[in-house]
Amino acid sequence: MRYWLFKSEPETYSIDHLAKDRTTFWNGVRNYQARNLLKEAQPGDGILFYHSSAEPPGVAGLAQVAEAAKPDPTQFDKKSEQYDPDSSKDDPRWWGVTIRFERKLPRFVGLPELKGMRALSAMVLLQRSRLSVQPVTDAEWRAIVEAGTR
DNA sequence: GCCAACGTTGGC
DNA sequence: GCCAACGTTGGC
Repeated sequence: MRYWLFKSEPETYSIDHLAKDRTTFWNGVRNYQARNLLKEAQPGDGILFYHSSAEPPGVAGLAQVAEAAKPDPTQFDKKSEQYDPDSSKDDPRWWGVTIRFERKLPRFVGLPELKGMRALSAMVLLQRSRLSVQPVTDAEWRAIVEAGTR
C-alpha cells in the first residue's frame, strides 16, 4: 500500500465537496508525470487531499483510492476543455482514478507548518513545484496525519 | 496581480 | 536535437 498527495483548488473541488460526494472520479490530469503516478495508484492507497491556490494552502483531509486507473473520458469529448485530439480509444493517453472520502483532518495543516516540519524536509511537495499528483512516504504520511490530528 | 518554476510546442 | 517562445501552476 502506498501514499499519495492530490492537489485540488478548493474553489473548484474541496474536501467538503468530496465529503458530500463520498467518491469522485479524479480526472483532468494533463501532465505526463502526474498521469504515470495515477496509473500506479491501487485501491486502498492513502491520499492526502491538498488545497492549492488557497488561503492558506495545505492538507485538508484524507481520502483513499477506491478504484484503479481508467481512461479519462473527457479526452475523447470534443466539447470538453480537456479534449485531446491526439489521444485514441485504443491507446488512451489520459487516465483517472476513483477516490473515496475518508475524513477531514480535525486540524488543517497549512503549508507554512508543513515547511517547518523536519520529517518533511525531502517531501516532493516542498521540493518540486507544479506536480498535482505526488508520491508520499510512510514517514511523511504519519507526520502529517499526526500534525492534523493533534 | 506578479512571477518563478517548469512542461510543451514548434522552428530551425 | 536544440532552444526560444509560450502556457500553466501555484505560492506570495
